[in-house]
Amino acid sequence: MFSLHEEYSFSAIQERWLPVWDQLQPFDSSRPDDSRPRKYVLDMFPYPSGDLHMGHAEAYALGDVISRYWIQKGYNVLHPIGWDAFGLPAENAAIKRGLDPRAWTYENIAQQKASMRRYACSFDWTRVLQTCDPIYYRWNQWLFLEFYKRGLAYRKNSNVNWCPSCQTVLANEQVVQGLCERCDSQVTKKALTQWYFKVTDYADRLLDDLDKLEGNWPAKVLTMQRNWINRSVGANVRFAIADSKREIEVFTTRPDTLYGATFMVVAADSDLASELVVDSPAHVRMEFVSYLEKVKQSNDIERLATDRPKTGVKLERYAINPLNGEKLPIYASDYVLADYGTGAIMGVPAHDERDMAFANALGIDVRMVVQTENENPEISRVATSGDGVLVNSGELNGLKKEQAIAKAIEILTERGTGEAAKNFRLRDWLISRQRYWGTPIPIIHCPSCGEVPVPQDQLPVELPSSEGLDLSPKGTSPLGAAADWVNVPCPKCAGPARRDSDTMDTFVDSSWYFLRYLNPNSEEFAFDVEEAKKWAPVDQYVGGVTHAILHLLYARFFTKVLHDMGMVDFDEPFTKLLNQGMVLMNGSAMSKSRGNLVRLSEQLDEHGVDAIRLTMAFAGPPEDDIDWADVSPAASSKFLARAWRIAQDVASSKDVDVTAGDKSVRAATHSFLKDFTESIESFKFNVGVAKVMELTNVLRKAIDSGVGGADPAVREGAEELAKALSLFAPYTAEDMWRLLGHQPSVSLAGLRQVDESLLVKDTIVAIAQVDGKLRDKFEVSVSITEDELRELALASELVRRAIGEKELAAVIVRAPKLVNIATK
RNA sequence: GCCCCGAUAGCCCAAUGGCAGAGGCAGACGACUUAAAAUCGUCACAGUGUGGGUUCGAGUCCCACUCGGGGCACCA
Repeated sequence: MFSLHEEYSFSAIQERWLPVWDQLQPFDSSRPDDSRPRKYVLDMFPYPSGDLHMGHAEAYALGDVISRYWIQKGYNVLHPIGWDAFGLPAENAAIKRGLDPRAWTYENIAQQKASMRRYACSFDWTRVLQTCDPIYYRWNQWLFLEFYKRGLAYRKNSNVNWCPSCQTVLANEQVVQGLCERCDSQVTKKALTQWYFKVTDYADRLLDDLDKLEGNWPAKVLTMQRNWINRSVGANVRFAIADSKREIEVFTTRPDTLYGATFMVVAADSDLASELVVDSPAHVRMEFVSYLEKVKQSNDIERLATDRPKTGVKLERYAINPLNGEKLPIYASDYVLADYGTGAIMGVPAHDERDMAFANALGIDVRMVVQTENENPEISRVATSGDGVLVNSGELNGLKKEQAIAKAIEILTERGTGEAAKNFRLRDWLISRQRYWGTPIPIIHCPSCGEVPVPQDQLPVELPSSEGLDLSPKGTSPLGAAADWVNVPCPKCAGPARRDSDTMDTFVDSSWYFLRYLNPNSEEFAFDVEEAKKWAPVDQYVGGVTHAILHLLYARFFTKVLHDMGMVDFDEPFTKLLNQGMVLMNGSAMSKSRGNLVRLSEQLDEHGVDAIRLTMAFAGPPEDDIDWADVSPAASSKFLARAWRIAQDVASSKDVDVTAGDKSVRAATHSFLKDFTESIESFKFNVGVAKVMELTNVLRKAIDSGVGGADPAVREGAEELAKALSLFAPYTAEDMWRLLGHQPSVSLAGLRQVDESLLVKDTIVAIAQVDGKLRDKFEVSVSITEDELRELALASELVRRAIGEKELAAVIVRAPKLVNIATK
């Protein structure tokens, strides 16, 4: 038996179109004669840790909706992809299996790339990059040296975060709740000399420029960035120490309360504390040592508990208040952090909750200096922080908080004992890593010349082969053992010298990759400044909220530096940001150990690429998590077949004049185009899919029990249906396009212009309410006057019955839609 | 502890302050079929977490609370 109709088969369709697209390359954005306006849509590039998983499938499905939408709107869309290919996981996996991290990485990339092609992402395959390629990371090195030249890359010794399991240092941003972000080990401190990028130089701009992104980035991300940078404005104040030449400098946001200081606190684990205690009485020294021991033993988890009782040791040393000459006892405590501000504070218990808790715990006096509406803290022993009038404060008396702060700073400045100051929670970015699989730091250490940058003509400093190197973590970089590689003559004096053997944090790679896509293979420059003018900044960035702080902050920092270097003319890299949610299974993140892992490859085999992509888009708002248990790829597949059959049932030729088609079907198509466009532009992809389904239902009905498949309006509807569907289900849409008699590719066909005249209606259903409740409806002309509509409503039997005996209070008329009759 | 987001039908989710339902899943029924599947069609189901308030009119705005999710948390 032969059927005139083909059956819908996702596998046949996939096989049919993949090779055709490979040949057509519809998403090549670099054709020189392309006159379309440009748009840059970027998906966060993946880490090649294995094949693609459900999370990738969601992210790339959603990014593709946006990219394909703008292509359908007539833009030349740059939508590139690459691999964030350096980093610990590859190295760890390689160690575990005794493989070369390089081979392992490139194998995974090949696998992911094949999967992406099958997944039909609209990537521009002419612009692929991999950060582990020397042609890429040589520009990391070039940028490092540019930063170095400008004093933005420097080396210092300090107590750094150390992961004993990964055996490497971590940036502040990689320590989450005292644990290593990567492996959840308890992070410890270690004194090491390390390379830093001077992010703090840009702290103000990184904070202030967030305002520019308001409305275009998720509010949540902006808040997280603001919290992270956390600027506080106040003053540095220097206190002399009695019987000493040394002084204590503190940072305070409330210099106005200086007269209320009744004690000083230095961080117990600071150098200052140890110095001060030297001249303390012997029993204090012993008490301090045991206290310090306890502090050092307590881990970060304990320290982070805010409801912990305050403790401390009175050092029996005294500081002199620079305003009133008062002697203030100095304490050592762990509630003051050694690495924030100056590691010391002035204690003003009357107006600081924490200082009050400390004063209460150790029985210290309280002195009110700001009179507020609240009870006097000297009596209540509860700190007040509101505005008020200064009292007990000499020359500051009578001033309000803000004036007093200004005045206090003025006095301190005059006397040379202080000045206005700012502090940030944000620290400089520690970029050295004691691991193999990363970008070598292009510095040579010479015993006589010191730090010497590797000369430009010797870049890139390529990673040596991992063969023969022990990659297992041992606290120092494996590169140090590569004798042939590490021992080099000094570029300055030609004497024996050694390469810096650390590698860069991989966040360096991802801080500027969006610019490298413009010329991913260039040997001459990091990126072409002219191309950057054309394409950058990124119009739309798509990725997970997991990178809300780290990656986005660093990329913003790099962009500002590049701006100052004159290489780009913008100072924010990502104009708009969309954070997609995660894919869960039965309420929790998928994992093998939890036994709720859903394999992407199995889903694709079972339901096809289009059904999975459609399911991702239809599941809900993109920023929400998708619980795979709640969605139905089988239903998506069923719908795709239904849409596909519409194309098959179109019986008119492709040259037919669609304007001759049925008006109501045409109206449905054009109102669909309008709604669909709005939905996609506001990221309501789930609503967009619903609209596509709605149009499909209309067309089905028109074919089966309406105007029939030969009506030109049905063709028009089916064509727009195929184009719209191509955002979610490119294979099915392409095949529909074929059934409709067109040449590929439907993705370039372009959505039809909305014909507004088709949307104008002659009549509308008006509703009549009594006290806000619906009582009657009637079909009226859209041009009905208020008076006519009021009469109509008041004449309605149903309305009259609802009013009953009640007296009318008001009649609200919103012609032509609504009448509301309010009764008394 | 502070801040933000959410709560609509059995489920996932829609709804410029104006008819609570666009779409889907699951369900019931019908057509087609010898039958079933597939397909096509029809239908039912909630008054919007709780309590107040504003308004002619509140799912939508305001206040308080409950629950869920997220962020921050001794940063001086």
